[in-house]
Amino acid sequence: MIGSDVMRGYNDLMILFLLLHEDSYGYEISRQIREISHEKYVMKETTLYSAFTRLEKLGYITSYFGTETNGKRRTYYRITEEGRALYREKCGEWKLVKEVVDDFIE
Amino acid sequence: MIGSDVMRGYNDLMILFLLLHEDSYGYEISRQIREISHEKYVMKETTLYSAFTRLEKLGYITSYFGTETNGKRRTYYRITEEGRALYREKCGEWKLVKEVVDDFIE
DNA sequence: ATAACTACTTCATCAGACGTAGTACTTCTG
DNA sequence: CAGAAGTACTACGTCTGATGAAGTAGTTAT
Repeated sequence: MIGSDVMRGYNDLMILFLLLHEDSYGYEISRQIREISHEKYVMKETTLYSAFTRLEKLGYITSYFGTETNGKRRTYYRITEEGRALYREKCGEWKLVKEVVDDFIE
Repeated sequence: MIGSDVMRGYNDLMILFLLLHEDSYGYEISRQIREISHEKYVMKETTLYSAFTRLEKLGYITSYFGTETNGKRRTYYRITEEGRALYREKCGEWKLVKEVVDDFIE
């Protein structure tokens, strides 16, 4: 429904948002994004997992292995303080983007 | 002010918007984007000109050389019917994006 | 047992953005 | 009138993040 180029800048924001209140893992985050967006946006698996790698490398999230499982072993992610700061920053940027883009809508 | 990854999906929309009512050229469009966004977003020259090339190749705009000049010869761009349709489509997508992303803002 | 679901990984490719640099012509400024 | 600044565009190589295809591996439903 929504193309990935327009969402490209918000994948990180979405992931960080879903980690704000509890740790989570790929499959679940993927599901939540699909659900919250009412199927309007589905993040590709490869996009999601490569985002995890990137965010972890940059110190915005950390990972650990979970115990319970319904299939292959889950990797849980936890947001760091830097991650929370990044999230807040991205929220501010989003406000700006909305203002700017809206002025190009007829 | 605003990073380019978050604007990536809207460069085409902005350019098409500025061509809706009159033909224009690179330098001028660049200026207008800077102005309308109150300096919050400045599209890089290379981004702009490569967007022109792409949009023209795909039939959304056409180009011709202008006569008046204040420097090097201007290339003017005109939006096509397909371009107008694309613009309307992108506006609709933008509405969706706003709805979706807003649900990930705390 | 086997299909479907959960969960993740690897790898190669691609589009679009960007930095750097250069061309070319006009206008402003001292 | 020379040099700086502004107008206008082009070429080229690089990088990031998204993607497709395919595979691994365990669990649950039929």
